[in-house]
Amino acid sequence: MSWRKEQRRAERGYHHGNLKEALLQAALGLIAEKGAAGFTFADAARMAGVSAAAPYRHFRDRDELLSSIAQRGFEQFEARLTSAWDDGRPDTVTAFERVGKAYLAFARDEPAFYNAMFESGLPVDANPALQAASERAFNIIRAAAERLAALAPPGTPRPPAMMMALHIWSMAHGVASLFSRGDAARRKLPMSPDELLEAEVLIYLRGLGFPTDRRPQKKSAEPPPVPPEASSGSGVPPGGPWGKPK
Amino acid sequence: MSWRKEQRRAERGYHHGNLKEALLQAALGLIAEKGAAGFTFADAARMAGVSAAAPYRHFRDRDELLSSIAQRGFEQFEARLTSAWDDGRPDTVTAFERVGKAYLAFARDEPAFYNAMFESGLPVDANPALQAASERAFNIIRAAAERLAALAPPGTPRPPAMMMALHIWSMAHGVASLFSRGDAARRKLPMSPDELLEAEVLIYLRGLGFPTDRRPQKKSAEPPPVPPEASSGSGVPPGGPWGKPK
DNA sequence: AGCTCATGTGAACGACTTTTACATGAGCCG
DNA sequence: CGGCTCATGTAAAAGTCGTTCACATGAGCT
Repeated sequence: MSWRKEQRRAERGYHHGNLKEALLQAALGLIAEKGAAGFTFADAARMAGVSAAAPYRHFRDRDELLSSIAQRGFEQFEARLTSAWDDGRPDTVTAFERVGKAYLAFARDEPAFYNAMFESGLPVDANPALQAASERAFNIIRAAAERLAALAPPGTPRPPAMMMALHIWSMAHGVASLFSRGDAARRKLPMSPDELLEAEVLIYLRGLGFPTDRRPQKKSAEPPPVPPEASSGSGVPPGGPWGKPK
Repeated sequence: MSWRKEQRRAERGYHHGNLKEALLQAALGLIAEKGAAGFTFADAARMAGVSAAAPYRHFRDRDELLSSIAQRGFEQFEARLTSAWDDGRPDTVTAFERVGKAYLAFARDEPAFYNAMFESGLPVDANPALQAASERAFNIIRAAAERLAALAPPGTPRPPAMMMALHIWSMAHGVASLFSRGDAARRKLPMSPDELLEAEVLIYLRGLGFPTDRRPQKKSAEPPPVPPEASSGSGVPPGGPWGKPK
């Protein structure tokens, strides 16, 4: 039954017209199904209804397709983090945690992108555009950390924002990689990955001396009035950041 | 020049004698070089001086070889964590951090194992033995967290040990994955991965109310004498957990 | 109408995975 | 010691991929 290919071609003519995009979409689907390792250039071509050689008109090789996807992934990632951060509204801590949740949500909702970005084993510094995209995404976390660091309670040494950003990133990435994806999520947890990360971040922030019982701060002037309980020990949410056993 | 194979065979006879082990070693080397994705069954066979079909006498397929390596990796991992934990000597917090360092050290010293264990994309629950080995390794962290939780300062709600273990694991894994390996380590950091993780854990523990200025505790009876500054805010090490900018 | 160049095709090469039928020889049994 | 057997190895073959090359097609410009 090789009339299928003829059929396809009859429908769309000799030239595909939008092969590059079609290949990206096909690859995305395949990676979601079988992982970046299992994804095959030939399969993507087949799925787009073209010969195995056609993709080479649009990508130097399989790796370039993969890294294109990773790049696109970082762009969407950045967009989602940006939107989650929402410039620190309604208050910095709340927004900060929303960023953490967005990280997990992305890993969950876009397994193909996440896979290509973090688990495909392709060298980040191979493609400068890829590296730049990754950099921009991280800068969201960094900017958020910067704002948070500026809020550090007086009396304690101010934590380096870069360090905070790296810490938060590692937490989110660790939770996402270990517990929030595919089969690794099979490990039975006492709480959801989201809750796990939220508690982790809250405890961490408390360790830095931040008040972690979130209450809407005045959105007009954020830095100025640091709540009085900032440097005291009373900022503990009832029941601790891990909440009550439900 | 195909006399090489004949040569090899002349040296060792028709039967290899220890092929399984030789294949595991060869694979380990190849994975270290080119990653689990780039590693090839045929290459391992070649390296062991046997035909491409020979490995199938010892492993059902490529994946089984990979998962054997992962399993062996988890065993060594467990051994190193156990030794680092050293049953909580000289004091729980110190030992706990040593475990974190051991995690990073393993990722650094045994990239092939680490790769097979965490980055090869093979389903953890495929092989029950693999799953068990992974479980045992995690249990070290869990046991350590248990001991640490028991030390929680009075007056604050006691954190669930399981949660702590998962948090620590995710931190260590996040730092290792993002910053402590191969090319991803290319990202220029303000501090070493070890320091990064140490600071992260210290801040986290402080967030839980633990005293984090380590001083040798009496090794005889550990739980009893919680230092007085446990629940106050004065447990901040000079300069904070991130130390002084050197 | 005709040219040109981007885009797609088919065939071919070498490498890899896996299966199959056959070869070898180590260890046991009489 | 002679012979049997079975674990272990080999060669060959089929099927898949990645990748390249010479060639085909037709969209868009002149």
